[in-house]
Amino acid sequence: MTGQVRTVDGRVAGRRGQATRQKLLDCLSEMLSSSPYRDVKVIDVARKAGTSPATFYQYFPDVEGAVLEIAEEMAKEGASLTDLVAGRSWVGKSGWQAAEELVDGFLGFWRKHDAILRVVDLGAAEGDKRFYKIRMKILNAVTSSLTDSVKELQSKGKVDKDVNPAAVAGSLVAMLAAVASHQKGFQSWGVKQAELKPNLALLVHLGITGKKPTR
Amino acid sequence: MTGQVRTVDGRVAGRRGQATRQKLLDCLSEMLSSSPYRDVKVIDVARKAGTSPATFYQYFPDVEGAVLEIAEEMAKEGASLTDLVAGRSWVGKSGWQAAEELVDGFLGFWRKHDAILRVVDLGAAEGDKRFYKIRMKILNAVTSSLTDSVKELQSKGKVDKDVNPAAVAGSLVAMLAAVASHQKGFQSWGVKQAELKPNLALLVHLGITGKKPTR
DNA sequence: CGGTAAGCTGACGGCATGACAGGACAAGTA
DNA sequence: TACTTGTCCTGTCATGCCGTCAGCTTACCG
Repeated sequence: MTGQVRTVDGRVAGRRGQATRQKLLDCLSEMLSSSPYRDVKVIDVARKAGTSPATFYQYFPDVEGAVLEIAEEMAKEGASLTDLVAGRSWVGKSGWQAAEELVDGFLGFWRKHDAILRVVDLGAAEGDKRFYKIRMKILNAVTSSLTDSVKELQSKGKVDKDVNPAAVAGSLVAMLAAVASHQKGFQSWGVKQAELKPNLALLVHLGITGKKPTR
Repeated sequence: MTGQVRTVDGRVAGRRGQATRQKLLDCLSEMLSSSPYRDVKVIDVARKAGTSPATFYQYFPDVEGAVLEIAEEMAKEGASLTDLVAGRSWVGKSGWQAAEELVDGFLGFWRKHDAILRVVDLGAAEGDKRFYKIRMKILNAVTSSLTDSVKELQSKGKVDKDVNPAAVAGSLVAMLAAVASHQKGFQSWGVKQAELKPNLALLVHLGITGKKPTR
């Protein structure tokens, strides 16, 4: 099932090969953090990894292919984001706590993987289905859980009927992702890191429950 | 003040030159809509404009330089976004209307310029100050107006003291921008275009006033 | 020790880049 | 019309990256 790692020309990669492959991925990942996506060249990645461009092409069809690989790996890790929402109560003080922890966890994840997420975001916005799918996979982890939370509150009559749970959940998650991507931007509006989080949590709580939190 | 248009080597551009320059910008703009940013090549833009790569380099240092030009132009147009917020009342029914119109206007603008905005977003996220400034210029048009609205409500005691107006306004605007960039994404969650807008308006209204709208 | 498959690279044709000098062109002048 | 001037465009070239292949080296196994 977990198909072995293969080279572009179909050979199966052994220990050494996999190590080289991984090193290339690591170096690419590093380059994405330090230079614009548009300027990342195969030859630079290869040089950084102490190998030749030809070796790169043995393991990946092109830069984009390798980026997808990195993104895929990150998406796996992103599955754990579900835990930030699943099975939480949005009533009373625990509701506020849930909002705070969601914001905190989400921003942390986004910051950790900001370089690759930028590229995934771009690819998805440009309409590339592969990137789009990966982005979905990550956001879905949170969005669908949040959607369920809203639906539940709705069924108890605590949230208006005309609210579309998926639309609200999706919008809130998009907000978190966008703010995480541009955290620096807020500094120029005189908003500090520490101030940002509680305000985001407030917006999340308001969006999910329709009410101000009780702290 | 409005420094004349100049070529890379310092000559002033005449009528014909400006026309060629503009044609190159238009073609580049078109290419950005139809192919990934990373794959846009000078030679393709030049071919499309019926000219040669050398001509392109006479007017722009590189692709990025030309993209900045396009973005700058769009930013000017974006100044009018202020009208979507400035001088509006957020109380009662007019509050709901304000939220709806803001969402509508913002999404419209974003969709109209989606291709260039993608690139600006990427550049800003990568830390390029020039792109970052342009993004600020556009978002500031809305954010600062919204910030003022929140401050005003706050001074009247209608919004909690511990809310940071800039943080809330900035986050809501970031949400609008993100949702606009990934409108297609919502379809896979079963959310239709028409449903999205009122739910976004709801979130905006909740965020600004802290209360559910009266429709 | 010899066979086999994995792993790596030098080298090459092809194309984009970016710079330059010089030719084409429009517009004004005599 | 012929000449001049300054703008505008392109042919050409050196450079460097792309993507591929044949062929060499290394590791493993019987």
